[in-house]
Amino acid sequence: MSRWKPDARGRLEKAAMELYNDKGFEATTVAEIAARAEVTERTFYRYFADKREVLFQANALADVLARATATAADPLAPLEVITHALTEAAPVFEERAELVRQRQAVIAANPELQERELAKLASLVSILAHALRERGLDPTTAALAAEIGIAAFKVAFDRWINDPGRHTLAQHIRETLDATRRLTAPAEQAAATDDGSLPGQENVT
Amino acid sequence: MSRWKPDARGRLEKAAMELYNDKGFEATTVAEIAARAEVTERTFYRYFADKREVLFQANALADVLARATATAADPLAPLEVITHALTEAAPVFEERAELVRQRQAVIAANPELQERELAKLASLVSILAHALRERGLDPTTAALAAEIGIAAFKVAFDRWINDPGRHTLAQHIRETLDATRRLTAPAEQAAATDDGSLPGQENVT
DNA sequence: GCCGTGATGTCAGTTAGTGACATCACTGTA
DNA sequence: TACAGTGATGTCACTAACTGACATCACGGC
Repeated sequence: MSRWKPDARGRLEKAAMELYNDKGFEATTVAEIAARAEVTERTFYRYFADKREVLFQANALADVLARATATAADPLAPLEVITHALTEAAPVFEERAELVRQRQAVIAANPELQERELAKLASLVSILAHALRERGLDPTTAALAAEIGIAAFKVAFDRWINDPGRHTLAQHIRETLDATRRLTAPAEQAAATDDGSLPGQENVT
Repeated sequence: MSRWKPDARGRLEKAAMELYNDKGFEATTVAEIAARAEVTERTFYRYFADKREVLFQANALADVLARATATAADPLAPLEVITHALTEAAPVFEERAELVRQRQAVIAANPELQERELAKLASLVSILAHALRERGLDPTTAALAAEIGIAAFKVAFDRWINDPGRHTLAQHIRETLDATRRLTAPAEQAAATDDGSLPGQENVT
């Protein structure tokens, strides 16, 4: 017989998610997670750098963003490239909507986890900026476009998570990027035109 | 005689800064900081929530941003308000340039500190967004403008810190916001207003 | 049938962070 | 002057996150 049950990592992830959901992140100890997964605490730390990292491991997003940025049609304005990349990335979330929402609820309940999430988003900024530089953008423009792209993504994602109308994430991304373009419109337009504001926004914490 | 030397907090800040600079953040223990400041570890934690927080306490920035956003001229496009607010905030850094650079070097050397810094920036986003809502912007536009504002600030700040030419932070902010306008403007305009100040691939269809 | 390897366990430690309670110069007040 | 209350600090004991070093032993190759 094999010495240990297979997929220790999977069991740890599952156990952690359940416990974080159940009693909150702070209140669960690594010892508990390990016990539920039937491994030792030490094994937990072999798979995850720290208690938070369990929630941030499976990150296909970086790859998708990098790839989509690299393969976007060649002569395209930076913001169009971003639009393309983020749109490509949307399915990553939409395919596991329920899981994503659950995970986000856990994160929203804990400042330490929010910090880690911000760090992950910052690393996405780096990746995006790098990919944009590869496309020939100068470093500053690349950095700026990447920051703005992820900023727009944050807003779109937030709207998606809290959207009672259950619109597509892709749709929120499109709308948010349109709003981004409109932000620089002359004062008269910005103030006067009502189609300048996005439909269906009711919530911000 | 008074029971304790005055300004424990100040001594702790100073001790922490020196040690972080000297041996790095990770390698210094709270016990060492406390010892150097001639207080106990417990006292450290009475002043600072955790080992990182020493570096992030004195934050006049939030106030300045909120105030400047609130008092900006009334009928102004969101991005103009942001421009005004960030420009007002610049002196906060410029007045203590050397200290700021030193602090930033410490932060740059440690991921945990970078996380905390991102969290602080995120709280600035909240504050900015709130102030913009107070000005009558709808929540989504406010959130987006705030995100973009802070994103631009990050880039400008980074450029300032690493600027061998020692330009003003205010100047970097202005340039970065101009670049932002160019990035987010409709494609035709982007091409038309391209004065070539940021070289690179700019072909737009 | 032996050998190396990799995933896991065991153990002993360091350090961050917290709660509960003690101390005692200072301040105001009778 | 005496005395009570307060607030900043100290003391102590504890939990839990993380780490390094070394042990174990099924499995797969040779």
